[in-house]
Amino acid sequence: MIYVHVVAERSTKNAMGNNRIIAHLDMDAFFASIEEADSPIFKGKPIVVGSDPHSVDGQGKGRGVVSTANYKAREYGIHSALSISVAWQLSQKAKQEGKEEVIFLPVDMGRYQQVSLGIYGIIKKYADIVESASVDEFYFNLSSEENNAWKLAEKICLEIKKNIKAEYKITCSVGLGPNKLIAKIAAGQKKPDGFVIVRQGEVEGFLEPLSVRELPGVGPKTAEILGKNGIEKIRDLKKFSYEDLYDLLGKYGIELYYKSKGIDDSELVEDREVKSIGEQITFEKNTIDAVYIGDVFSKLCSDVFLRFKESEFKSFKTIAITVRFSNFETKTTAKTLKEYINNDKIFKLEALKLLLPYLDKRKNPNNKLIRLIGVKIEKLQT
DNA sequence: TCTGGGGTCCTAGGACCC
DNA sequence: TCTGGGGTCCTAGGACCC
Repeated sequence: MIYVHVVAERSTKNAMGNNRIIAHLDMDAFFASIEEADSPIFKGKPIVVGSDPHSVDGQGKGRGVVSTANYKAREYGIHSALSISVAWQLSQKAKQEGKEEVIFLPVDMGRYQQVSLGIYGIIKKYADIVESASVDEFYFNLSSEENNAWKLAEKICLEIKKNIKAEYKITCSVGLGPNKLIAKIAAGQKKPDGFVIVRQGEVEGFLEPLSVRELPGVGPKTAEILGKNGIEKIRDLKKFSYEDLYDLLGKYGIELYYKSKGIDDSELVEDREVKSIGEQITFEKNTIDAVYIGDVFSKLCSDVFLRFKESEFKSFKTIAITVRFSNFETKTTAKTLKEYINNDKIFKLEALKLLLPYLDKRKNPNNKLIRLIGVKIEKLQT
């Protein structure tokens, strides 16, 4: 309860002022839109960017998921995170019904990052502070002392939208609000090519009818806990005191208490520091072949070490590996070394020592098949 | 019907130190 | 004979995001 008291003080402060205008820009079906714009023959067709659906046997049994489906493909019931084999089946079904077959494309992250950088450049011409929240999301500051600050901000957003469309032939959705939380939720309300403005006085009315799932950070698990307590809409959430929410969800409940009222003092972060570098891979077929797993693992380590070498970091101290079994049970083992290292031989040796127990009876007594392996480094030092 | 790959942040328990 | 309490580091697991 002492903790709750301390946090409660924050709510009355609202130190960052009442005149902030924050924008959130979210690209529409980003990966798929870029592919469509880059290849005119794809125009107007259903497109899915993600894993290869045909691998293994050419029967659409490929492993993995959909990264992005364009709006045409969404009409088939295909969406992000859907398993690629199900997406493939939906495409086949549509084809039998006389509809167009889906075009499946691999993820070309280098290209998307290139476009992302270009969009950042466009926004930077209009805003002093720009935060790249991900490859397809940006926050930027449009606060000003002008009397018509909101009108000005609106005009800038429309111009940015226009410039992005002119330069890359793709659309985005923008939200304008008094803080990051409201800007982000607003941006998601009228996709694609949307623009939603929520001024200070409109915040609570805007939030109330929305599902709690719209709040960033509320995933399936949290939504279920809330649902069991009769909380479906943000309106319902607002009825609970922060003591209630703390009891229900711990520290995160306190965060939710403020979010439900549209309170968010968080600052834009221009340069987020990297905390880890890692890679993982799912095998096309589950395996317990130690030689094969060792080869793939060695390659993963090399790739991670290469990225480390190309990074701003000079050394690291913690190595962590991941093993996921065929039943999706996932184990991690980490080791923090006595000293920082920057040597690939030591790295590989230490990583291998963490993996080895899973390949024999020590940590895998029943020789369970392995689905995925991964390796990452943490405690990075510049 | 299965469930990628890149991450961040939080929690809880244990070790260890003063 | 009865074992406090604060602080930090480490590990494993889990929720969440794009």
